[in-house]
Amino acid sequence: MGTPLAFNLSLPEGLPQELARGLEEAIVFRDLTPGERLVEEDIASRFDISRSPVREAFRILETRGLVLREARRGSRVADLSRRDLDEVYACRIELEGLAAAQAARARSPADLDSLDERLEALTVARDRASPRDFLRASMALSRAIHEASHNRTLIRLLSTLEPQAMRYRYVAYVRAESLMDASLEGNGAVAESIHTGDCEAASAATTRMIRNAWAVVGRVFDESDAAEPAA
Amino acid sequence: MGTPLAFNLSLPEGLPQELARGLEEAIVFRDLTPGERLVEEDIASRFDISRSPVREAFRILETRGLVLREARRGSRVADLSRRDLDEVYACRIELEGLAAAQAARARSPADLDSLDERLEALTVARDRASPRDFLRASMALSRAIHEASHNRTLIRLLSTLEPQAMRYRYVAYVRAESLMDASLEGNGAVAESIHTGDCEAASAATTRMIRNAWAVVGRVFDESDAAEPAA
DNA sequence: CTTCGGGATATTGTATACAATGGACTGTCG
DNA sequence: CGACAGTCCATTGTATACAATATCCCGAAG
Repeated sequence: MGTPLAFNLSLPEGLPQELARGLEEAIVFRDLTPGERLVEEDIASRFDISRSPVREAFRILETRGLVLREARRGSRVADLSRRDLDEVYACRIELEGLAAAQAARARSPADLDSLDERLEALTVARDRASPRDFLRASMALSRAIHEASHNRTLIRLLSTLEPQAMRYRYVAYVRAESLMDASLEGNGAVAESIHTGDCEAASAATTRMIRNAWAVVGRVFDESDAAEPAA
Repeated sequence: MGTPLAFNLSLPEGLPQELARGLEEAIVFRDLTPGERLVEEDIASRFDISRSPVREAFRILETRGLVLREARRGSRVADLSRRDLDEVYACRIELEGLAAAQAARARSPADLDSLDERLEALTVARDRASPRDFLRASMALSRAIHEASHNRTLIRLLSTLEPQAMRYRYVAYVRAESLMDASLEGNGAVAESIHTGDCEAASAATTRMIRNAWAVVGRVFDESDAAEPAA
């Protein structure tokens, strides 16, 4: 019940966004557990703020599939399930594939640099073998690819889909650290295709990477008890 | 500036949702014009409610790509542009295709019935030749397909993408009513594939339909002055 | 022992009050 | 006449107060 959730709340882009980011990390990394109730007043008092920004943060998290809100019944952390996992990955294949293809088409130099940078950071994170850091780096790389597509609508959609996927990836990485190698390799192939400017290759590489991840993450999930029985 | 926006605000599912629905219609059907400022207090007083639910409604519309919110600078109706149109349609091809495929795989009897029903309603709306009614019916049919996929994540993503597409479709239908025939025909083919249970056919039919629509809607848009110069 | 009802309580939904900030206006100075 | 600083105002962001409702607990009746 009592959770750490301590992060300095500077407000470079709005308090609700900042709070949502913090809660998102807490959910992804299981500081907040699936099904756990989220009471506005509790969060508010914990950070010495009012319920207003907390409500907005909850709404943000709802659009990211991390929190469920039922009218007048409160909010709770979304459960993990094999079905949800499959849904998320089916959608990811389509959207990430499109993002890679469009990134390969655009191929803006600045974006390619950013991409290489993040890929390098991902390699470093892999060597540290910390699922947390690796996932953060992986998220950054994904975002770089999304940005490189220059498709704002697609970016918007993916920004509401990726956090949901992160939860399953985290569970998998913790239980099977070797997965990080596969992810690194897959991302390398994707980055290369984007550099080449071959849309179809980029899309195919992405599709393949995610399909592989889907299979492995799904298997690990089934073998784990990550799916907290819904009480 | 002065806009009608009169709808009875019953609350079967929450005031913000109800309000968002109303504002969404106003935006899609151009009662609220692209770029128009949306002032919380104005909307609130117009409906005799406080700013709280209005703020939430704005946030909902932001996630649907209909409203832009800039920190401390207020909200405004999102502009229409050829670029945005292309972004939306590129995403639609992927997600609608997936939805149709998964609907064809599930093929739940109840969903198939619902689908036929909406398709029938769409035919009726076409005969009335009212872009507004046709678009509403088309939206209902699309939603039925989405629901039939039984993929909640996909439904969530599409529910944030479709309203944005509706704006462009409305512009096109008004200027080229014959488009409605094409849409009706395309949807018929999709429905048939879903009935058959052929995933690939359903996906292909959907892709083809949207690709066609993209070309035509885009051309009509370019020929129109729908893209209000951003002041 | 179970089930139904009533009230207390916890929590959300809405309204209002206050703070902070960005933009416009105006008047002055160059 | 134009640039610029200071002030005012419109509007959002946050906090607090109040209303409404779902849930829980308990007691009584069957």
